[in-house]
Amino acid sequence: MTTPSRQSTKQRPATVRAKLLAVTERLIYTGGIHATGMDRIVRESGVARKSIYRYFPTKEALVAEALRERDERWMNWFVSACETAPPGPPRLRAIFEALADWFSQDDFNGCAFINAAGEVAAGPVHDVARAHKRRLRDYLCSVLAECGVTDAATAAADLLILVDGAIISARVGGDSRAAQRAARMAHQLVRDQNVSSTTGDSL
Amino acid sequence: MTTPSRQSTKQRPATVRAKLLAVTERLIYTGGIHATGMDRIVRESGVARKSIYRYFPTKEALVAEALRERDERWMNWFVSACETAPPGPPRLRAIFEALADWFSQDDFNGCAFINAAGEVAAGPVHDVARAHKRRLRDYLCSVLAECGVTDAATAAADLLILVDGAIISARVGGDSRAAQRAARMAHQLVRDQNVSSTTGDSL
DNA sequence: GACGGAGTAGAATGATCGTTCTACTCTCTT
DNA sequence: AAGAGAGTAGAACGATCATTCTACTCCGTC
Repeated sequence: MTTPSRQSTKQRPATVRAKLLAVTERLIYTGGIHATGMDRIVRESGVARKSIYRYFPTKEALVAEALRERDERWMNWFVSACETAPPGPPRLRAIFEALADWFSQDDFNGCAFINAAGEVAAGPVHDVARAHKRRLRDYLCSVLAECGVTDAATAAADLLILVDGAIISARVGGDSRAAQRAARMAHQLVRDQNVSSTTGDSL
Repeated sequence: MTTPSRQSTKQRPATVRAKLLAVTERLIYTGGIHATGMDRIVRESGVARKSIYRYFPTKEALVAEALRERDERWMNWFVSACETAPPGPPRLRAIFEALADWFSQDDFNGCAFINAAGEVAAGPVHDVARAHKRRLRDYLCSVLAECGVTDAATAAADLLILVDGAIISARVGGDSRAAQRAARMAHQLVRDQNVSSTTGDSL
């Protein structure tokens, strides 16, 4: 009697979790973790508070899972963008073309995992960020191996520095050519690796 | 009569602002901006709330000023660490030796400005972060010029990518050799710049 | 057709947020 | 000597925080 004619706003159970995670991912990427309150997540996802806490024990767990999903989605996008190019040097170039596209998007706000790791010192969120960077490095390693790079593992760690550095320069420094700069250095990297395999002295 | 014998806990006016900024800088570097409440700043600095709001209109202004001071201190440390080495390639090496030292410190928590920029989307805090990266790039440019690099400005933007990338790999990825990797790439960078000044095709 | 699980709406909790205010004390200046 | 300015301590404000709870509705299944 208190609510005479309630509309049927109830969502299908299967969609609740998905929408919850999608909205959470978007909000924390746009505004940061701490700045995103549960009220906002409730309002924009249309999922009731009670339902959220049925799926996730705490906000931290929700955020960690949303980031894990972003890891999945971002890596899928990145890999498929790179694999439009054939293996070898063209695919290496495609890495930075994909980054350049990403940087120029309107809603580009840096790397969600770098941002998250900068906001929380330790805990599951930081672990997800570290896992993402490891997965990215592993993929870079496979691309470098296709280029015939000796010691692709080492070169992948180098390449990851170039990728992350480009992200920071694009986001914080506003460098619109960051991806191109990183691409040029990556080119030098694989060229040197192929020409002379091991020159003992570093720098 | 309500406070019969209050101890003389009053600080010298000159020291209040300095201590306030020092404590704020430390807290936001360690725990992030949003996670650091004014209560904590009050407690750890010993500065009364009223006094804080005499110096700064809002928390945001306090944080921005604390970051501006960190910019000053960090750059002074960095430049003086680099200038223990003579100009030219040795000083370029010293850049990454300084970074390696920094990364291995117990309280290393990444770059305060990258962290801050990742936490807030826009506003004065983000501006301070961008200004810091510009100042760092300008110094890198001067070091590269001393190395005889043609187009030091472009190379400085490249070098900044290496520096920031190394910071991220060290902090997020836990790569303990990030500084050494970046140093090797920086070496390749200046070598290529010096040998062949302009090869038209990029990558 | 009744029941239980999972959904919604939204009030309520206690804590903490940034900010303001009152009351008092110290110190310098005139 | 007195007053002004700047400090401290800490209560108080309203807003918002994450989390819990009550009350109700839908839907699939015995």
